[in-house]
Amino acid sequence: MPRRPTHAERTRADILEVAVRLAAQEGLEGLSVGRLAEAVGMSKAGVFAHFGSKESLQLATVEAAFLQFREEVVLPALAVQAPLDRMRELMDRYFAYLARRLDTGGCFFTAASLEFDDRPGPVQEKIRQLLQARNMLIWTELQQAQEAGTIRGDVEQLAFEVISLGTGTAVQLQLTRDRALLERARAAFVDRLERSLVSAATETARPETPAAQRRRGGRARAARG
Amino acid sequence: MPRRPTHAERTRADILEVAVRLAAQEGLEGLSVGRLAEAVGMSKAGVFAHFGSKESLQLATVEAAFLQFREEVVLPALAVQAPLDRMRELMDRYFAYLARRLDTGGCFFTAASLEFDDRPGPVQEKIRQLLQARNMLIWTELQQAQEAGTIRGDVEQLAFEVISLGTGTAVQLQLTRDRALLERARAAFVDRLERSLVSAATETARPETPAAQRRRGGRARAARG
DNA sequence: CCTACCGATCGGTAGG
DNA sequence: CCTACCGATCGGTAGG
Repeated sequence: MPRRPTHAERTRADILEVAVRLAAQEGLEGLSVGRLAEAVGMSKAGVFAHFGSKESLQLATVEAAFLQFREEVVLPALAVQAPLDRMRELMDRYFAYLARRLDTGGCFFTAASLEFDDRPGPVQEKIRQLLQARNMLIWTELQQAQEAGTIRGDVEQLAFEVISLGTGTAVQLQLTRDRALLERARAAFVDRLERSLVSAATETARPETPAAQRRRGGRARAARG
Repeated sequence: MPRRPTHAERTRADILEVAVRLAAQEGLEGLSVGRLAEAVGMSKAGVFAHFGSKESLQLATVEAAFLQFREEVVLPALAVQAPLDRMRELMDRYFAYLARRLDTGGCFFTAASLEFDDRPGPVQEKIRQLLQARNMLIWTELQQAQEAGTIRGDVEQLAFEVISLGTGTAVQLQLTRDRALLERARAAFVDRLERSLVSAATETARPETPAAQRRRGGRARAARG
C-alpha cells in the first residue's frame, strides 16, 4: 500500500521531472544546480537540500528517467503474452518514446551512456547497470521466443543487432530530426526479425549457404546440443 | 606544393591534437581552455591567442578530428576499385577506428553529434554537415554498387541500416569496452550486405514474400522505371 | 526551504 | 606567447 507522499517528497519529484528534461538536453554534467533551481522556481540551496551533492542529484535524475522509461516502454510491453510479440511491442514502444522525446533531448540513456563512458564513478556504474539490464531483458525475450519455437539462430547476435538498430536510430534521429528514420528503423527491425522466424513459409523453403548457417549459429549449437 | 608550416601553425596543430583527445573524452563543451592549456604545457592566454573564442576552438577541434578520420578511414578506403569492396573497406576501417579509440573517447563524431543535438549554432551546423557528408558518401557507394549490378533493393534503406549499425556499435562499445561487439558488428554487416547481393546463387534461388519485395523497393522501382 | 557567503574555475581581455 | 586581471558561474556550506 503506497504511503501518501510528504510535501518534501512531492517537491523532490517535481525537481527531478525538470532535471530529467534539462539533463537530456544539456547533459548530466551540464545540468547545474543553479539553473535547475531557476527552472523549478526555487533557490539553489533549496534544491541542494534535497540531494546533498551534485552526484546524488545525477544519480536521482538517472533513476527518475529510468522509472519514466519503465512506465512508458517496458511495463506495457511486458503485458503482451507471446514472447516475440512482446519483443515487437518493446521495439514499437521504444520508437514511440524516441518520437515523443524529439524535442526534449531524445533517448536519455543513449545520451547519458556516451556522456559518461569516460567518467568512472557511481553515475557511470548506475548507467552501465541499467543498460546491462536492458540487454538482459532483450536477450531473455529472444531466448524465450526461441524456446517457444518462434525464432531460430544466434539470439545474442540478434539481440546485439536489435540494440544497435535502436541506439543508432536514436543518435541519427536526434541530429537530423527526420521522423522518416523511424519508419526505416521499423522496417529494418521487422525485416531482421523475419529472417529469424521459423514459421514463415518462405524461410523454410530457402536454401542456406554454409557461411550463413555458421553465422546464424545453427550448426554450432546443433554440434553442442 | 605545401608551404613549410610556420612555428605558429605547428603550435596550433599540436594544441588541436590534444584538443581532439580531450574533447572525445570530456566532450566539446567540457573541454576548457584552462585544462587544454595545462595539458599542452602553455598558458591559458597563449592557447586562447590561437583561436580567439571557445567556439572557434571547438570548430577547429571538430575539423581536426575530421581530417584525422579522413586520413585513417575514408581516403584509404576510396582507393579500392570495386564499389562494393570500397564499402566493405570503409566499414572495416571504421571498426578498426573504433577499436583504436577504445581508450581515447571512442568515435568523435557520434559523441559530438549527441552532445550538440540540442545546442544550435555554428558547431552544431559543422557536425551536421560532416555527418550529412558521411551519409552522402555511403549512399553514393551503395548507389554505385547497385548501378554496377552488384546489389539490388532500396539503397537508402540499406544505407540507413549500415549507419545505424556503425553508430549503435560505437555507443555500445564505448560503455562496455567489450571488443567482441566488433565481431558481432562485422558479422551483422556482412550478413546484411549478403542479403542485398545479386550474385549469390542462394539469393536468386530464394523465393520472396510480397511484403519483403515491397520493403526492398524492388516492385516500386520496377513500376517507376 | 531561504539569504548570504566560500574558494575554484569558467570564458575572455589588457597590455606587453 | 606571457602575467595579471575581469565578471560570471560553478559546487557546496553556514546559519537560520
